[in-house]
Amino acid sequence: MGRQPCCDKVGMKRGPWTIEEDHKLMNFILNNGIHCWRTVPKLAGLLRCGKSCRLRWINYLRPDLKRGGFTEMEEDQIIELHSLLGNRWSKIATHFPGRTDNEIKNHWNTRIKKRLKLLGLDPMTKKPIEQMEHFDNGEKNKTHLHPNTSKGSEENIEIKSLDNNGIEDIPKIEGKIEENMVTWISQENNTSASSYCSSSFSLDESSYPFVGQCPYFQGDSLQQWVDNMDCILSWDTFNPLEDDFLFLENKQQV
DNA sequence: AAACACCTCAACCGCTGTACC
DNA sequence: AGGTACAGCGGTTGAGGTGTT
Repeated sequence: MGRQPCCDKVGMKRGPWTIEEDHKLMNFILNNGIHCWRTVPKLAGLLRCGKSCRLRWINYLRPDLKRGGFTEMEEDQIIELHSLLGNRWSKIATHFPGRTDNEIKNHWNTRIKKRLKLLGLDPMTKKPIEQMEHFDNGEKNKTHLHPNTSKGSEENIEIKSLDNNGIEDIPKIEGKIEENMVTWISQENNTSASSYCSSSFSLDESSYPFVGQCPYFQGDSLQQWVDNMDCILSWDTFNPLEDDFLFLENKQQV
């Protein structure tokens, strides 16, 4: 009945990935694409579970990943999207091609939260902290503001989908919520807050199941990726990958 | 130089919705 | 139809790095 188990965890390696493992995984995916994560470790010769391979690929090895810190503009976008979407990091990540949900989540938890606190804003509600304390003293129930959780935000706020704005799943917040944040961001960047919600965002560019169909491998992008990876990985041990790049370049020419 | 505190982020865990048998 | 695996997600952890005393 049902499917075969993803992996028996017995004998599976855990913890940080070695360069050799990265090489094996990248080598395999570049040559074969991703069809089924369960079979990837076995076929790639890795003692990892498919889940671990998927995570490593998505968060670290994927060729279209953008490296380096977040710009202030990106941070502002994250803040605003978070005010609309809550902790739905994967949804937020779709607005940042080349960034992972994990990366955005980490950045939020380590940097942006602090930045907001320094500005006297509650990271979850974006309301001034003094005002939040006021709510805590008994006026909580008079407002639709709430301690924001990934689920709570949708339970407690009256929301509905935007009409024909080009983006699915961004809820329209009814009422005053986020007013302060929108004002603050607009002032800081001299931009209209709604511009972040325009249809100019590219969606769903983060997943390309088959490398051959990946637009990031076209033109200069492959070289950019190689340059990026150069800074991170020890390419002395990666000589066999040169064959893969030739393979990809040949594939583009076909 | 050593000890401690704090920070960052890669990786894991557990849950959920969906697909498969 | 129901049980199970898979893929994906968000929350959390902890090792390693950096700053401070």
